[in-house]
Amino acid sequence: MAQPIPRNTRQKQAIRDAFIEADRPLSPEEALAAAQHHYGTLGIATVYRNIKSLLAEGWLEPVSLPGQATRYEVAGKAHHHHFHCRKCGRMYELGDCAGTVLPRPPRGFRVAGHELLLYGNCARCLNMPASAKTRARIRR
Amino acid sequence: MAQPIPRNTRQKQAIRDAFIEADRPLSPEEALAAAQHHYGTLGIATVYRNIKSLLAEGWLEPVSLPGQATRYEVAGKAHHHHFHCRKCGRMYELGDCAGTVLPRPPRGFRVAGHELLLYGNCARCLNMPASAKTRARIRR
DNA sequence: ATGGAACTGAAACCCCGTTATCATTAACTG
DNA sequence: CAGTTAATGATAACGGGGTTTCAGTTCCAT
Repeated sequence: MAQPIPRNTRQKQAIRDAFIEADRPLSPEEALAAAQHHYGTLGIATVYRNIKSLLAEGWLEPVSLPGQATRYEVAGKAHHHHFHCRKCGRMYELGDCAGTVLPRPPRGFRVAGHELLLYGNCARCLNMPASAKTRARIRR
Repeated sequence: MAQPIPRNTRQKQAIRDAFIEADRPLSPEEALAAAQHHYGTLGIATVYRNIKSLLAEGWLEPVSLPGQATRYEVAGKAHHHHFHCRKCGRMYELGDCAGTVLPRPPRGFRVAGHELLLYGNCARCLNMPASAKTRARIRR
């Protein structure tokens, strides 16, 4: 009945490091590529397993966007929004949300929160337009 | 080589009517339920097919928001945002976007557009809290 | 060092929204 | 009205994200 006693594996640490270094929301595939930097033989199943446990620990939190795999970022940051590059697919963090002015909801509605997504092209893509092949390669 | 000559079927009209009457973005499942009101034996495949052709005609446009299945609404409205009720799952339209102030992106980024989602509870749900069963039923 | 539990990697599997298949039905044309 | 053929409905197949399985590996308390 006792739950498993957690262990500190190199794989889990590689995944944590990947998120810390990226400093932007990563999809499981992106996290795999980045963490393989630290631990070459890492498998995708391990990434999913550890993302799940890092979510449960409250170390990661999900960032969902339309029509795309959910990304994850290190938890505990101030409320902020995201930018999605339509060329390379990367998700970036924007500065804090203060100063954003929201539309008013209809009478009688209760607003619990909001999500805002800007999209377009990131500086990186504007400087070095990437082919589909290149895009796959730079997804370190 | 000539492309098919389109026909006006009762089913397609029922689907159009569903979107017009709803006056809010509908998911394919919601559109099915609403259109079955007009045409009882309508099937889900027909809904998908007609949504696709209505998109191609420019009569519908997609509404994609983080963490939600894509919905569709009648095209041609002014740029606006949406409200998602976390109780009944309905998506509502908000007034136009003018006056909304957005965060600035990092230097060198090009913003092509934005999506904003408010969420919480709609007036309907605040007035008559619905059980899971009721929720399914009122999804006319 | 070592024994046992937790973890891993590879592949099979699952879920579910969407699309394709195909026999049947029903719009349109003449 | 009849003939042509686009559209439908039921269901199977697909695809992508995510999870489970299981034999083998590794962490770690002793």
